[in-house]
Amino acid sequence: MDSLNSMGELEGAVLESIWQSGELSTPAAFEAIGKPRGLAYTTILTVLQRLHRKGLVGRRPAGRGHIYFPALSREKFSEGRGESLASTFVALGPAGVAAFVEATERLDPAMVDLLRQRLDERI
Amino acid sequence: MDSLNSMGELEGAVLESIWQSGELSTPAAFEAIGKPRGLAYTTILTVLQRLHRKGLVGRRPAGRGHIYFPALSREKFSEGRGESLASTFVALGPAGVAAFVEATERLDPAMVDLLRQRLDERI
DNA sequence: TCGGACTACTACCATGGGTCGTACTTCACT
DNA sequence: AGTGAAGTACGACCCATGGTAGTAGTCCGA
Repeated sequence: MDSLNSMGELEGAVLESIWQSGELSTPAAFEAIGKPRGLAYTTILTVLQRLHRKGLVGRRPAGRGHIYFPALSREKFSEGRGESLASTFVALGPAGVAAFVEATERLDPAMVDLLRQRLDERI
Repeated sequence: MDSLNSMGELEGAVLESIWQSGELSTPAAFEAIGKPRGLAYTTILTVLQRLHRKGLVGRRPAGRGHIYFPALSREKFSEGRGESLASTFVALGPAGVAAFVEATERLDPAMVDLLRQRLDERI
């Protein structure tokens, strides 16, 4: 399941929205994401379908349409992302690690703390 | 310069080979990478050209062909990778960080040490 | 001079993501 | 019950990227 890496920006936004709401009908997803971005209803529908085909969300019939819901908890998903990130990380050299740490600190200092914490937990 | 992320496996192997050798003619690259993989000479040539178009390697005429050499030090490249990795990393939740640490340790324990080290350097 | 070998440009195919046209279904109103 | 408008889904198109190689041009040795 490498769908965790190969995900576009829009797909990510839709998935995020589904997590936040717990579940989402196609029209609701369109209202939440498509409308603000000026996208067509069908664009959101397709994204929803792709997410479903990738196994990232489930769906059940509701009325004449479907309702989509997470197939993976945000945690499970996050774990998968973390693992695949690790495989890239280990290919980095010393300079890369240094840049990684520096950039992480710049982008989100709290993440550095979190990282330290997890690192300390497994001496 | 987002070419740092969008690079295929073969491109990466060729780039790595160029770094190792300092510089490489097309035939030499073919011998080193194409031949062992059963690829056509032209396949390697194309990869070399794409690397050049992306600005990752330079080239100069030599005889009837070209010789390719790094346009970016391995360190600079690695830094770029580290930075772009960080931007993905900060989007991870706690569960993701935990999985990241765990997977990194499993894949290459030395990288965990290196990471700790860099982290400690910038208290 | 001429043919074979070498080298490069350009093209083809597959995949993935963004975007939507169009066809189908269903409900409300007459 | 008939019909049209609104809602919904499927399938298709386009573009970018990377793997792969066919083919055309060039140069050297016989």
